[in-house]
Amino acid sequence: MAITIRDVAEAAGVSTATVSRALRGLPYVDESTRSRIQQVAVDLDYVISPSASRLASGRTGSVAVITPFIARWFFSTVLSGVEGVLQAAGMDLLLMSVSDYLAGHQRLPPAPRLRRRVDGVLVIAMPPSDPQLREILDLGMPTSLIGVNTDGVPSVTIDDVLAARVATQHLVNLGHERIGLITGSSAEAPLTAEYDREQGFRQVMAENGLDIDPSLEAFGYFTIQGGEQAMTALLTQRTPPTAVFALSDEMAFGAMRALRTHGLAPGRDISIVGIDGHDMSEHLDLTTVVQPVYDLGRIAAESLLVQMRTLSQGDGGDPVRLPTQLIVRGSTAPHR
Amino acid sequence: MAITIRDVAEAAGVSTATVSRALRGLPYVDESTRSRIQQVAVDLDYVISPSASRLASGRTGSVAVITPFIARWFFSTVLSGVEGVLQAAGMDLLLMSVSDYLAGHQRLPPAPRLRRRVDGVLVIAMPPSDPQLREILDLGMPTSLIGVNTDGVPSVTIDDVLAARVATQHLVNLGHERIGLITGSSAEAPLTAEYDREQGFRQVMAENGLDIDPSLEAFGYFTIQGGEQAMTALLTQRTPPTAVFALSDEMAFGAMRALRTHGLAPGRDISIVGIDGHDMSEHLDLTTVVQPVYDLGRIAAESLLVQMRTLSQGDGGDPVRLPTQLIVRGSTAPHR
DNA sequence: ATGAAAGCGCTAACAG
DNA sequence: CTGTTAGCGCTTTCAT
Repeated sequence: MAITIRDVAEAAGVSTATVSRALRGLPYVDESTRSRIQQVAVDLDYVISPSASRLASGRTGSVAVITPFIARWFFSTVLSGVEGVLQAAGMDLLLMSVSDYLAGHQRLPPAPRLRRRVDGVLVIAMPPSDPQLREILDLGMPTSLIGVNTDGVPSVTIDDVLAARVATQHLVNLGHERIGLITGSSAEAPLTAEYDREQGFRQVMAENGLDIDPSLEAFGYFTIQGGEQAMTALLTQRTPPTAVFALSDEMAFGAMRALRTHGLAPGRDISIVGIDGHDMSEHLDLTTVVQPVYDLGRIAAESLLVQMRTLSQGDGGDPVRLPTQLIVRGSTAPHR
Repeated sequence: MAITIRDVAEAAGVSTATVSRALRGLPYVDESTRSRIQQVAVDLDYVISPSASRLASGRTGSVAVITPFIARWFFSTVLSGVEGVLQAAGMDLLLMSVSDYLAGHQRLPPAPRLRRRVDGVLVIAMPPSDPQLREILDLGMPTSLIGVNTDGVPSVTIDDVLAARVATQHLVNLGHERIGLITGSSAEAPLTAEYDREQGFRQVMAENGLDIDPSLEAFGYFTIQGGEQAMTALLTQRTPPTAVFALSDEMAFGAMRALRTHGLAPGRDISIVGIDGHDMSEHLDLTTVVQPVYDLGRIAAESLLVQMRTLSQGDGGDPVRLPTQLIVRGSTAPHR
């Protein structure tokens, strides 16, 4: 069979305990002993058995990432930020997707799959009220949320209210008054991001004495197609908006497409602004409020590692808010 | 501490061996005994310790996915297909990204991180000649490749030669003769996909008696930006092409953008065709050869599971080839 | 159909 | 600084 720690111990003429210490870099090992052991381990091509190590130590050296989507831009970008940090820390990354609260496909709930299997959990953009999220938090293990905010749980987000305010104010500054909103879903359990962005929009509209016409709001479900349908709906109003704020870039892409389908040009005829800084936004010339998505993942992972060292749940410090930035492109222009 | 199998055994009045069998659905357990044990396990909120189970059984119940990128469309889409299958099979999915052979950032090589840690490996689009790939294959564990082809290793791909032929023939059929090519990289270790697509292109050009002008080939590095630069280079030729085949949709997107920058319209002035069926291709009205990316991941994962049951490396049957389909959109039009 | 018992390979006190 | 000694919690023959 495979080489075990005992083989190394015998070959090096020491006990398994010493090998264990030496190879893990623990103190109280003579440096000459350590280097001899390391050499033997290499010569024998020894690889530690994670299962045995985990069983004996009680630590799994693994972190789970829970996400409602894998293939969507925001989620895969966050994931990539997370992965870099965990890999550098020598942690295994277990990827688990969960059915989002809208999708039907039944999947096993994540919480049971986490117990005794990982030392910490990273959750991407699950609605705070989602029972699956509650179950995960009730596990009592180090956890960090990405893109959403819940009291008492460490999280990394942007200031969604502010981001929406900036986007909306940009439209107002351009002279627009009839401003439409493409929001996410009609579900009762919205993301905090969604809720906050709507708030920011309403705040700025109110502050500028602008009416919010309910017929100028449509659901885009955070997808391109949804955004397209939403924009189409807005265009068929008696008086269409002169500008539209989409809560995400992907919905904004759809909105732009709907415009083109109707012979209209984004910017020239109707202004569109989004939030995200999606890879394609530059390419599509979309004005947007950029959020540092990769960093969201990176920093959440780092904060989780800190929690795990501290062995304490919830002790990840205050919620982290990363800055955003408005990038003005061709999809927005002064009201004529 | 946590509930162990012994607690369950005592509470159910049986031995731990019986509990183990009962809970794993093994035969030779009286059904009444089994259901009693299951009930007790639920009542006690028992969760098996994966570490202990793995140590005792020698199986890890985990599969690693090795990928050069996480956040790019093709890779995250494959990953999502893989994840669904593995989750349904109760396997843990370990995500590991590797530096692609171009990128500089040093990461630990994947092979050592795999040993004793997973029962099988899925590798996405790593060049067959990449030494890291060789090391993984030398591990001798069940492995399945996605998007590339190597002798003797199970793989799931499309027929890249054919896909390229179809794309090229489409341009030829439209009357184009000066056809440009945006290829991937200049590296010595190309993907089989890249090589095959180039072959398909050259075949069709030759079959139709068309010259391949070396000045009408440019590198796009499989990125949007690269595609944009490549197209820009082609446009500055003395006689630009009337149509361009990009080896991937993302490069085609970049090419379309370059056209617009130069006041040209895709389709009307210069035809562009890609390969992928990227999410955004419909939105951007790009003619493309669609490949079933999600299924690539799904089927590779299923094939790996079969291999793992058979306990045999390489016995994943013949390479699987999934069908592709040309979708004609506005980015290609007859030569004028 | 069920139980007894021997590990799986490592870690972590506790001695020394 | 190093060794001894118990386990960690399960699986798996081998009996019965």
